[in-house]
Parts: sequence; structure tokens; C-alpha cells
Amino acid sequence: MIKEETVSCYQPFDGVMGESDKEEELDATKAKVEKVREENEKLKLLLSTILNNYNSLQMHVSEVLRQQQGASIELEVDRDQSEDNDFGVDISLRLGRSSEQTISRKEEKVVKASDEKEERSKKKRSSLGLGFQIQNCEDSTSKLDYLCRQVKNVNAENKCVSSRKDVKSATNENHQEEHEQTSLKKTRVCVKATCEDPSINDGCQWRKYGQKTAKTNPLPRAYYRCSMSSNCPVRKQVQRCGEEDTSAFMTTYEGNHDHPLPMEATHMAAGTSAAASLLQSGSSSSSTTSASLSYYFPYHHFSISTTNAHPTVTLDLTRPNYTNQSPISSSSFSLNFSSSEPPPPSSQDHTLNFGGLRTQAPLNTDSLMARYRMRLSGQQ
DNA sequence: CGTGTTTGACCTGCGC
DNA sequence: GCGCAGGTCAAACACG
Repeated sequence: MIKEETVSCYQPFDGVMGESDKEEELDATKAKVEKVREENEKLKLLLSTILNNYNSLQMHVSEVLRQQQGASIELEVDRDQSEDNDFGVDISLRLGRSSEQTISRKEEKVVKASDEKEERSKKKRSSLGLGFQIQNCEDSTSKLDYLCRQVKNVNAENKCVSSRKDVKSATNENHQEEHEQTSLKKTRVCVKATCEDPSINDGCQWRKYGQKTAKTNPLPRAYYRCSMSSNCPVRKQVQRCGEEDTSAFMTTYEGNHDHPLPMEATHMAAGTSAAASLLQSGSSSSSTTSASLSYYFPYHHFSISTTNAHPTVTLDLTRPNYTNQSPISSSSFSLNFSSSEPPPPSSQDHTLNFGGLRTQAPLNTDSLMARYRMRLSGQQ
């Protein structure tokens, strides 16, 4: 971190300096200080990003080590059970097992309905199995390479995703059209959280631009736009999950930020970017990326759904995922809290931070935290 | 006065 | 083509 270089701004006082000269020098000094301060802020931001990447890498390495110890992991990728789904499909993935997986009756119906869909479905299933086998065999070095590739994917995706008008104008070529449209489809990441306050503090600034009562749900849905940058395309929708449980909210994120994020938001952004990458990168790489989601959200259920309009990853913060946990060391457990912030003192700080996503107190997450702590103490 | 919220109107995609 | 529903716009309003 740069020290503010006030020392270099001092000039020897010669006793003959006029008032205007002093003012000029003062202004120059102020300008210098301001400049250094800005640079300092930039460096802080950069450091935050690096720290976050480091934590992600650490998670990956510990996960790979765990896999090498022969731990059996069951990663359950459920078809989203939200009302947006046309049909619920359960795809179960098991490490080190056959890629032949059970398919629900509903999916079987769909598969029978179309040979093309069957073909696609088969490809998808086999590629999922392959992806996990590769994951299982990878060593730490290749894992790092994989991470780098993923970062590139996300960068490419950021270039790809633009406004709806751009999407319209980009639909000319026939052969590439389908692929382009697939990649340009807006990927959504849903976060279900239990919280009294619907305005989940996820580290970003949001501006509400609309509210609508959906036909299927009498409770209004609020529409927010990221206000951290004037052109940021990211939007989110917040809707209560049910009339009975008014503390449960479904927050849907859409798009990628075009600006640096604060520390609190970087982890979730990385996870959602990975999710977006998963759903936009096609079948061959999606499985590997879906596995990576369990790195970003190792302690919660997440599900993946693909409707025609919006591929969606749903992260359920109301359902902690115990089956997916690694043998926790004190360092690996830190991923439950952002690296720059130590776990809050339970009695004073009412903010919980699940991998960068914060929910404001009063929360029903107290019991969740207690369970996490129990697990931690049990495994130490 | 600047910024955020509310809310009715409008746009757009989709199913029939 | 029409109607419906979800999503967005933008003027009016509230608030600090």
C-alpha cells in the first residue's frame, strides 16, 4: 500500500514566498495528495480482487486434495423447482461412477417426444460424467489452469453480453446464429434467502426501477438495476417466496457488472459469473463449470435449470448443504466469510456474510450459523 | 437539488 | 391477429 507522500510535497521555506505563491503551492500539494489517494483506492480494489482470487484458488486446491483422498462426493444438480420450469428434471452426478444416471419420468417423457432432444440429452449426460471424471483426476496444477481458463471464459462472456438492441442487431448469420443466441441469452442466478429485509446487502448499489405483481404470485416483484456504474447492465429481481413465509426472498441476478466490485460483492460475482459461464459455454464444458459452482457455493444447495428464455442457477441459502462439505480446516472455513472481514462477533455484529452475500439482521440464519459452528467445532 | 421510489403506461414475447 | 403477462420506461413524488 502506498504511503501518502506528503513528505515529498514539503518545500523549504525561503521567507520570500508571496501569498499567491503559497496558495498555488498549497493547491498543487492538494492535487498531489488527491492523486495519490485515488491511486491508493485503485490499489485497494486490486488487492481485494487478488485476495478473493486467492481464496477461490485455495478452495479449489483443498477440494482437489480432498478428492484425491478418495472422498465420495455427491453433487446433486437438480432441475430447478421454481415455477418458471416447464418440467422438473433431476440429474444426479456421482464422482467416480458411471455417467449413466437416473432420469426422472418427466424427463423421459420429454426425451421420448423428440429424437433430437434425446440426442442432445445423451450428449449432455455423457459429457457431465466425463467432466466429473476429469475433475476427479486433475491435480492441483491443472486445476489452476482450469481456473485460468474459466476466468478467460468469463471475460469473453463479458465482451459478449450487451444490450438487448445489440442482441437484435447481431442475428444475421445462419450457422453461427444458434450458437450466438445461446451465448447471448441472459443467464440468471437466483439466490433464495431467508431474511426480514428484502434489500439483501450483496455489496452492490441498486436502484429500483419498477415493481410488478405477477399473475401467479400476488406478492409484488421489485426490479432493481445496478447503480454503481451508469451503463452497468446488471439487474436483479426481488420477490417474496410465499405469503405464509414472508421472510423468504428470491433474488434473481441477471448480467455481468462492467465495473470493479466492492469486496463484499466479488465472491458472489465470481460465483454468478461461473454460473453464467456454465450455462453459456455449451455442453462440453458446462459440467466442469457446474462442478466449480460447488467450490463457490460449497455449503448450500444450488440447482441449475435451463428454460428457453433464461438459463438459471438457483442458490438456496435457506438450505445449507451438509453433504458437500470438505474436511474443514480453519483456513478453508474462512470462505464462509469474506477474507478481509473476520467472522463477526455474534452478539454485536448482526451481519452475516455467506461467501460474499450478506443478509441483514434480524435473520433466521442464526440457527444456520449455529449449525455451521457446530460442524466446525466437530471437525477440528 | 440530487437521488431514489412509486406507479401507471407502454413495449415485447409468447401462446392460442 | 389477438390477448395476456412479464418487463421496462418515465413522470411525479418523497426524502435527506
